[in-house]
Amino acid sequence: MPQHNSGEEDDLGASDEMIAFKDEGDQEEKIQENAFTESDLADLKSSLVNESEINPANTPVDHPEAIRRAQDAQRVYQEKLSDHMEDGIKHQEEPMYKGSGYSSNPFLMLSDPYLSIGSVSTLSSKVPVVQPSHGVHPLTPLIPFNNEPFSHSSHSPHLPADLNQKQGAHRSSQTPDIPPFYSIPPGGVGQISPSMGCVSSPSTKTPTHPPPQTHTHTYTTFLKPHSEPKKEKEPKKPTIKKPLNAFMLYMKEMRAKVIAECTLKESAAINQILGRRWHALSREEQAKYYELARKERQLHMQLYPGWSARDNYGKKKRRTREKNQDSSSDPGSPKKCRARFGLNQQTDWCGPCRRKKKCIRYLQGQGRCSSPISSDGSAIDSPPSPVNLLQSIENSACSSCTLTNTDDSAQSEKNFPSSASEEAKIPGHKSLVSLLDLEESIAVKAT
DNA sequence: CTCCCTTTGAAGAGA
DNA sequence: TCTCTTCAAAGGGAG
Repeated sequence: MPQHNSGEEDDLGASDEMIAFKDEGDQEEKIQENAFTESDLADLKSSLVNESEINPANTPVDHPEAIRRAQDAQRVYQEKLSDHMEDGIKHQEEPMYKGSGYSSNPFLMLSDPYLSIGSVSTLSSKVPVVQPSHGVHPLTPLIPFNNEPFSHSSHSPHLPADLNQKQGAHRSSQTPDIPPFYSIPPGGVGQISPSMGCVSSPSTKTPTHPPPQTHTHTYTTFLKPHSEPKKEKEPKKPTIKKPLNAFMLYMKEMRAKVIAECTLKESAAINQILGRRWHALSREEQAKYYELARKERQLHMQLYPGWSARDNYGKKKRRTREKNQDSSSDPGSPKKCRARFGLNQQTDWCGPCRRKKKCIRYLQGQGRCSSPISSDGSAIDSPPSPVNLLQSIENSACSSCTLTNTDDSAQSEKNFPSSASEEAKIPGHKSLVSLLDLEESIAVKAT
């Protein structure tokens, strides 16, 4: 199924960060064709997320099958979840979504992705709980390859003791029964799926994504780091990660495929592609991930009742934030050109902002830049990042990746010059200067 | 070694 | 209620 303008709608609520596909050239056409408004799309997405949550009985007429499957999956999930809470072992012996639409879902979950231990932990738990920072989310392992049950579940570790503490009494009652599917090698198998055999090219070049492994192998591999040196360090409290949203789940599933198809390695570029593909997904397909994400959140809530996303604030980009705060101490001042001028005045944006890069004007100048830079912004332009180049490469060199965005660039040019420039296809993609020039010329034209 | 980049979506904070 | 910010994954690139 072709694109539903599912892409444009979210742009509404989208953040200040303009995205490439927003402006996809034929979006207007698509909108007309599908008679969708942005609000419709927003509603749609909202409904995708909520339909089973809020009103399971309210089945959209246009995707009854998808919803039915989702509901089935949810039902199964609920059953499984109960099982998990009662028996941390049993759940692993059955495919999570058997009989549901997710049975083919390539996700493979063997570990608790929510637990992140910066370095090998010295937690007192007897059971080693090494949490790979890039583990697979808890739901995915419930969908083992070939429906093959994991036979090692009974040996799976439980959650770390301090985690239990964190969760408090409420959680402690559940913790002992938490599904022990929390062990997987970093970078895990989760990204490789049997169903990804759909990848046309056998592509052997995905070194970071080893072929599917048995639970045993995986588990062993995963434990290995435990016996390694770093354990003497001060105990780091495990970080409970945020549950993955729909798009993140989609990325996890599709990343390897994109890498194989496009021979790209840079995640930033890959993510751009994935973003486009995400928008190109049909409602059913997206619904699948929204449903999964919803379950992720549910499970996460069950596992960590007291957890808040706020808990992780400051653990990642703290330095960046501090830096930004230093440079723009005035809390009231806009931090970005886009925030200050808005999308309607993109010509006033600084170059980096127009390239969706970090604003170099208001971050540094505390929003007091008296006069906007020249319309082309060239004076302060920074060279395009490699990611932009890769994007160009992707557009020009990867046929499979251009499937969903061949028309994007045209639209970008129409509706969002800066994006258009990013979408520009650079045949040789050799010269940064050329790229920059091209981008600038396009931007100027558009303005 | 650490941060950046890039994507979408969820959640929290603040106005 | 709305807007803005942060974080979730990923891994090459840059400093």
